[in-house]
Amino acid sequence: MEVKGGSCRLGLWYVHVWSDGTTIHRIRFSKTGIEGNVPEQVRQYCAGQPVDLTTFPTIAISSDDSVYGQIYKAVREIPYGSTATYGEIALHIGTVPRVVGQAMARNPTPLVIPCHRVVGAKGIGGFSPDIGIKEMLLDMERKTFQKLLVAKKAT
DNA sequence: AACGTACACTTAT
DNA sequence: ATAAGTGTACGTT
Repeated sequence: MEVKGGSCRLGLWYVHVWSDGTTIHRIRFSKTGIEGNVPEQVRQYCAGQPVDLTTFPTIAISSDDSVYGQIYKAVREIPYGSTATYGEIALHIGTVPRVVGQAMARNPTPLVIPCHRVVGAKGIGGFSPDIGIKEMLLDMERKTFQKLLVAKKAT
């Protein structure tokens, strides 16, 4: 399988996505774009639509049932528009919050594994390369989620 | 109420 | 081998 890269805009940043057409291999954030396309759903998500990227196949999940693998699975259960804390995830699979933080830091495919929805018990937590991305994503999801509710109520 | 520390796991040095 | 990294709960001061 051939892994191809591409990028799309996300606010002030670009999202670089490497995919073989079905499975996402790597996602990272950069201030510069690169040539190439990204999967349709990812582009929609970046455009602010409530797309659920957590069903996307990713190398982060399929590979193993290690602690990191379990953490990534648990994090994928967090619904669009809501959050969980490092401690909650840790408790869920029987480890400590620090390991969860480390797993998030090493997350090969952000967005597909929604690590931005994992926050600290007393604050937002961390995010590389820029905490502003996490804030923006959470803010965007909150707003989009609200719009969904309003639209639903109106029917 | 602020401070220090133990805790658990993986990757990179 | 070992250090260090998106944290948190709990004991001590």
